Amino acid sequence: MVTNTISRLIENPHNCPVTRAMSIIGGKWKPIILNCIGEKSLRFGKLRQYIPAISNKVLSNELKELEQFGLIERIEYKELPPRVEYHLTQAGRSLLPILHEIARWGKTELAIEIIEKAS
Amino acid sequence: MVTNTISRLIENPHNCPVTRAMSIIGGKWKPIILNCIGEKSLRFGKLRQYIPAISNKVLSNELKELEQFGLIERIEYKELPPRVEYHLTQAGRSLLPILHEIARWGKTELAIEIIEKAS
DNA sequence: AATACTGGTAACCAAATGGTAACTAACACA
DNA sequence: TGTGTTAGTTACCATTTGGTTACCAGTATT
Repeated sequence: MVTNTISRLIENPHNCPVTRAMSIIGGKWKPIILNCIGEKSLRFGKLRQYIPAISNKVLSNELKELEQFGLIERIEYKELPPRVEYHLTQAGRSLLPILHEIARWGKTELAIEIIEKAS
Repeated sequence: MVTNTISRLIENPHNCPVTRAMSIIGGKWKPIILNCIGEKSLRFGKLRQYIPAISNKVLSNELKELEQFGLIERIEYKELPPRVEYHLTQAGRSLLPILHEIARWGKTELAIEIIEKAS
């Protein structure tokens, strides 16, 4: 069973949009996965190469959730050995501006320094 | 003791900027807190009002981490009853474009629908 | 003397998340 | 027959995170 990410959802009387967005794309791996896929179409194994620190199980779960949210599409080719490709849906592509901003900030000296100091 | 957020840090051979950024501002509450503070100066109690679902302990920890990262500043006024105010540093304000993108997306029909379906 | 106020802290417990290792299908190739 | 391939699943366990309750200082108010 896939754990329901929306359990992270917070009842907020102000109905905060940031809360809503983070309930969907927050979490340790989702932005990284979405950013890896980007405009491309990626196989499961390729994602594992790009994000070696993620385990089979967790990657599989995260992909399922993203698919349930309609942010990515999973295409299974009936071949042997099996081939499955993931790509962003139109909804998923609407997240690209967020991902670009995050990536931009993550490239700054500031971000690099914060990580260094904290390590 | 404050749990070290950087434990979330992922060793990534590609040295991914999204991973870096999410190690710093990822997590359930940080973007929400940063967004609440925004351009303002907010007291601890006010933050608890804006984010009622967060507990004392967790809010306190998150604020400490954000302060350690140099993203917010904590100013303690020697008054009675005590008054403490938090505001974004210049570094913290560099996150505003990310937060604005997240908030913008969180306001879309799409985000609202995803939350509804998943609830 | 008791209560309220703010901004926390400490001890303890529960739940969510993440990780590991072994295993699977179904065929190709040696 | 044994090995390799991909895309996972399963069971189990460890870590992380979050939540609850009680408590504190130090003054003002009732």
